Amino acid sequence: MSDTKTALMDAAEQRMRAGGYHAFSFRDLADDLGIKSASVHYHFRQKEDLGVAVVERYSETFFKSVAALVETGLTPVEAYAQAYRDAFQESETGCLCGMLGAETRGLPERVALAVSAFMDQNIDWVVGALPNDLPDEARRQGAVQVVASLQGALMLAVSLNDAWMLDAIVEGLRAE
Amino acid sequence: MSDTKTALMDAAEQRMRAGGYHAFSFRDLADDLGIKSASVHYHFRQKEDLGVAVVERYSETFFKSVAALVETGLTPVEAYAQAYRDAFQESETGCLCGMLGAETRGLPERVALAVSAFMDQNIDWVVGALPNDLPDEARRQGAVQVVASLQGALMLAVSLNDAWMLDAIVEGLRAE
DNA sequence: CATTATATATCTATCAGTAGATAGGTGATT
DNA sequence: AATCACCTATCTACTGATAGATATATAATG
Repeated sequence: MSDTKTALMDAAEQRMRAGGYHAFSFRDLADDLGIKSASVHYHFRQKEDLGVAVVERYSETFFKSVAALVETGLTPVEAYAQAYRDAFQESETGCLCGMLGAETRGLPERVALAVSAFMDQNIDWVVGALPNDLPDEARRQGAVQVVASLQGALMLAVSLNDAWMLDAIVEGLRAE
Repeated sequence: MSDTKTALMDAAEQRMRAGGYHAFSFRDLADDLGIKSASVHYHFRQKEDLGVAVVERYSETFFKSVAALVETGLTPVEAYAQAYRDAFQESETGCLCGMLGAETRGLPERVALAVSAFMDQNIDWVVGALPNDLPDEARRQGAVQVVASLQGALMLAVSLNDAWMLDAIVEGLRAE
């Protein structure tokens, strides 16, 4: 992938995480890189294409970083939670897909689909990380609790500009 | 408050909950009501004014409906959770402030402030509803868990179009 | 009561700026 | 010769916002 294409996705991700899908334009990205908006269209024919690409890359990167955290010796759920803390720490913004998930009804179809796939994948991942002596229903319920509380806490951390929201959840998850 | 002003706030709330602050224009609202966009500016000088008004009204309405649910005999936390379920049921969209909370970095200042005030108020309300024999830190932590998990579950419910996400959280809260 | 003033709620018309998107050209690399 | 990565120039549509006209209703004044 060309440098420019990657840089465009970086800029788009940052802007989307700050204000959502409708809060940036191709001209914004072009200005970020010092090129013209027509050149952005060269790399991504439509805004929707860019949106889908960014979501898919975000999803891959996210799960890779969770896997890397598991390698450091953390328990799966601890690693998963830490990935959320890192997301806030690095950019003071929330989860790209948490943001877009809320915007679902106002997104182009393919973007919304990519986001819901990310959410499904998250739940499935946590289901796989929970003790498998539990009944299926209970595991799924537990996984939703983990994902939902971290997504919600990340939103609170952004809105209140206070990372303690995430710590409170991590503490609560540890207690279980 | 005039009918038109109320109707404008209704339309704006619906559109904001679907796609966020940047996903609608004054002309959209004007079309919704069958008037002209200049007339929208008569009622709300700037978009920011409208945003603040809608968030403040949403906040009042939300806490009133929670109070009404408490009156029906539900425990405070059950009532609080039920308000989230109702929000999804009535409109298939999420919490206005959950949506805007995620968008915080891309919002006009006064809107972002109104949203964070709502979040603070939510946490405080739940703190007040938890058993007061707990230490302050633990109560606050518990309150953040309740608010975060419901906000996150609402986002999941919207993205996956599945109200079960909320039920899973309610079930989990009941177990504590 | 009749007249005048004020306020309300809408309109038409318009502005400068931005949106996403396209056509077609330029120079460099393969 | 073809491909790549950009460019200029342009299109139509939409953005938030303003100025100023209009019609109606209510209130104040003689």
